[in-house]
Amino acid sequence: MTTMSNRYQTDSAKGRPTMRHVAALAGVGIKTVSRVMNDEPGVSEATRQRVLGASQQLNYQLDMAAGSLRRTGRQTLSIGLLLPSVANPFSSEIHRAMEDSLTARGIAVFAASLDDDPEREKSLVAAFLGRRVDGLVLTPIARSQSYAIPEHSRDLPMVFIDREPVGIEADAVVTDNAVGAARAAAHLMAHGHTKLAYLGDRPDIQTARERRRGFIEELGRAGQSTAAVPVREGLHDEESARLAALEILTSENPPTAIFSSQNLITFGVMRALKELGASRRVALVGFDDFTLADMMEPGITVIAQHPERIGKLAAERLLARIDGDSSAPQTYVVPSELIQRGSGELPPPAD
Amino acid sequence: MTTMSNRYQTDSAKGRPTMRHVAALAGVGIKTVSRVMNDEPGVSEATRQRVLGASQQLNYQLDMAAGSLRRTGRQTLSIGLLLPSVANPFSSEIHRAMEDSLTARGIAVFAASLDDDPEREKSLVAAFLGRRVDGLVLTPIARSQSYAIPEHSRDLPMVFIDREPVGIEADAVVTDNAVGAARAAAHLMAHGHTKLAYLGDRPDIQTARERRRGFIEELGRAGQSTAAVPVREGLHDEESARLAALEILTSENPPTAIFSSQNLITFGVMRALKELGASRRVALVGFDDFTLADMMEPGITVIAQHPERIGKLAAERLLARIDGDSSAPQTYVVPSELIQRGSGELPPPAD
DNA sequence: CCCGTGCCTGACAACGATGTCAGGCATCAT
DNA sequence: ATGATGCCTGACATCGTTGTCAGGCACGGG
Repeated sequence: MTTMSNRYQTDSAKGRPTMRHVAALAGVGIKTVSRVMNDEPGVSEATRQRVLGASQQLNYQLDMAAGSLRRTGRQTLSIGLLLPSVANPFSSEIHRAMEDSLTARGIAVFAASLDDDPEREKSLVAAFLGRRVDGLVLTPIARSQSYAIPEHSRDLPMVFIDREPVGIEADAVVTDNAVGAARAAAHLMAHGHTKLAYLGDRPDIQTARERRRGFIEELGRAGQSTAAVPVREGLHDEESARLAALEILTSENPPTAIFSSQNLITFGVMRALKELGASRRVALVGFDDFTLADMMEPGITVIAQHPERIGKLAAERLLARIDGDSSAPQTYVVPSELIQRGSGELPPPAD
Repeated sequence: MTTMSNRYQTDSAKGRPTMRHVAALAGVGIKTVSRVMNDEPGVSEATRQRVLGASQQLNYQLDMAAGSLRRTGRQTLSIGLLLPSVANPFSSEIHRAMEDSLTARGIAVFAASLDDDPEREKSLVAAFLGRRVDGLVLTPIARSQSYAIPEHSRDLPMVFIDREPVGIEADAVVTDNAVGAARAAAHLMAHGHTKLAYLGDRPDIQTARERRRGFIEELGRAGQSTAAVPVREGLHDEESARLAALEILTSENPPTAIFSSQNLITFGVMRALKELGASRRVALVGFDDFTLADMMEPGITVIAQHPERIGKLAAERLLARIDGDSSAPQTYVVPSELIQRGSGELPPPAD
């Protein structure tokens, strides 16, 4: 049994033990317990062992919240991550990559889904601020992020991912959307296509606009009349994309190649092609890679983004800011990659 | 301009404003600010407006951590969620469903990945406890969860998902693994198969064991000699599953139907079948549904789990415990569902 | 006119920890 | 022996907030 002291009151009722309980059991002062728990120097080995013993006996666990209240620097070792949805594969890979960099530093991650709702963005940011996170990583949805200016200028590190913020100057990590879309256009034209179509997401989404711009501009560079290109936008799910694709493919002068600007749209197009038995006749390049793309018939050629690199880079930037980096905010671009799997290399019909 | 009082020192330096700053600006006591921020009664409308004005002018935000330090009940309105990986689609759908139930109550979610590492399980639990989460939801990996007994008996709500815990009595939400696997076996036999094979994950994983048991027992019930069934276990990724499938399918007396106990294994088997050109000759039922399963040739028949129901139920149980439910811990079973898509309905070769 | 009754309001202690600082005790050089 | 020098150690104030409690004020009944 360890020495017992009555310096502190320690009704060992039921609640969680505090430093006072440990101190009492070990027969030392509370500050000494603090020193031991935080691995601070200046404690004799004998005392250290006594404290460690007592803390284990009581199953004591340091209260980080209380600690960071007083601690200089006042870090909570937690950050907030706002994604379109934690269940979205692209988002969750970013999440994973960030987690790997952050847990190495003992930082925990609050994750939340935005669901394209600007109000949710604001209220979730507020919720995380109330929890005094050390930093924020978010995919901006709201028209402007100026609401966050006060916090950001109070030195709260913020990194935007996937899309650049509006109305605030902060770091951002994005894919080269326009370049990737242009590469898709060039690839299809290199395989002989002249009648291309573009199926895209809602144009109020920055990345969708960029992809469209890149695609159209590349056609222009190649001397195509960009006015004649069938462009269908505002597609936000698989079903609307399927219908749009069916309509275009059964029109009078159907395209011989399709570029779809996003995962779900690609799926919709794939379904339409399958229904029409045209999977091997109409070329397809989709933005975003996906599981089993190589197992389709034919394999689906895609412009792959690199969520793991985006996540890693975002985490690095955030940590740098947390560590005091105060250089000018910057946008980091992660290159996309064309992966050939068959659907994008189909030639136009001989006709 | 609002009344100014010098009751408190308010070097409006740079840091975040506190209640004292708001109180000073509004010319009221700090406790009154607290009352307003927490929507407590007993504040005149005039005072309320003054405080609200001051708090907005300063961009004041309540510090939840400091608050819950003193507040009776001491809730942090945050919980910890430990998943195999946040990037795993099954896990992330559970995550999403839980989030929906929890944010409605203003509860934020710490999410983390375990990567099958028992040590990580323990250290992440500790990390979350140090942040004083109001509850914990986790997929157990370690051989036993008895390390959590002290906390659990201190009334920390805990709900285990996907697998039942060992060495501790706590709520759990799981899929009917054995029943689902049995259903797969029955389905294949109903379609005339007598030579079935089982490809499964590492047997130290509870769900893998259950699925195997259910599958084998069903064969036994049907009068099959269960000893002769090819069983390949310890497959934990796509590649090892592909190799195992190739080996079994090219053996002397190959099975006419395969049951794969998990997502990645199903993918491996699909690849092997494709390589052998046997996709339409060998029947396949996989545990776990996946995106585009219906777009394969043939569509893949699966035993689908319902992650969204698991997540919702787990969140409900956790909230009930947080609200004081102290009934005996219980295991909740969420039924799986057989989804026919073609691969599981292929008949055995006429031979 | 006095006192009880509400309604608002703020001073103060406390939550669990850490920063500061001073004190106790050996050790060591003078 | 004496003072200087370190090494350990703990008392105390403090972080930002909430619970407690007492005080001030207006109002109404006796």
